[in-house]
Amino acid sequence: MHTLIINPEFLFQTLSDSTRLRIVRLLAMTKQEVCLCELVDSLFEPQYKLSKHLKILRQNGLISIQKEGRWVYHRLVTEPHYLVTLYQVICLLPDNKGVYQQDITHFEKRLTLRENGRCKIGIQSYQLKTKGT
Amino acid sequence: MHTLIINPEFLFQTLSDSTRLRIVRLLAMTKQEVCLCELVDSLFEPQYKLSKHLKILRQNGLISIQKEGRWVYHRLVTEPHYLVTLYQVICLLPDNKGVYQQDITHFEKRLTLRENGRCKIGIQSYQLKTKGT
DNA sequence: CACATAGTTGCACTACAATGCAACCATGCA
DNA sequence: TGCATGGTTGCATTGTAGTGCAACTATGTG
Repeated sequence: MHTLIINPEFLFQTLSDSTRLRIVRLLAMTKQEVCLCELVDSLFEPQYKLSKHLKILRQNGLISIQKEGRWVYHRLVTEPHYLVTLYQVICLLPDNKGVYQQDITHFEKRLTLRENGRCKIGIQSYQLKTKGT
Repeated sequence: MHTLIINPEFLFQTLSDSTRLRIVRLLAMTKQEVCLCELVDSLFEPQYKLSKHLKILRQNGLISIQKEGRWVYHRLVTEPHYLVTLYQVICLLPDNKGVYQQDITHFEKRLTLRENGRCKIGIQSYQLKTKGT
């Protein structure tokens, strides 16, 4: 599952979901890669929900993955290059309710739990493993 | 109905429809304003359909209108400025089936029918006034 | 091998958005 | 004032996408 051909019909459709936009903005702002459990602890959304959205982002060529043991790291795809411009636009979008900033704050706190830059633990908010907020 | 506050949740939702993307791309590429009848003759989609999509684009702050007699001219909104960057990205998107280029070709031909830069005629493909392709 | 843990997925349900039709409004002109 | 014309909109229908649950796979460890 490498870089896919971007279909313009699907590019904006992919970004039209608020949860996926939160994921993309988080990755764009922090220039980080993220595993699912870190994402759950940052966005406070149930694991299966984020997993499905990550799959859609991957299928539409916006993120690529790298498996490391039980962990799967997700990062933004930067080719074609107009995607980078698009990420810049996303970072400029108004953060009406401060949700994007909250996500970043949670994520940065969660990043301190890594060892040698790798995630070694699972979901910390255990009620989110299968249940929603 | 002036410049509206862009809601990031709705911005990409607005662009996630292929017809609306064709409209925005046409306006972005040609840097023109367009009335509904010209749009019908360029995209070959029924009048009511394009009218509804234009309304959605307007309600979500992507286009503004100017009424002149029976004609209503639509143009892209350029504030906030990241919208301009977004239009540039849209112009870079692959034109998989040549649809965008076709729209432009039809539109430029249609533009030659203007008098003093203003549209003076209605829909030329009359089967499109109410019926689809 | 048994078990814990990180992540995935099929199914049912629900909500919303695009479409088509037909009726409508708005403007200009004889 | 009546009619043609440019454009709008309410309603019913349909398709699809997000969600939640529960069962599942995959990897690592005692």
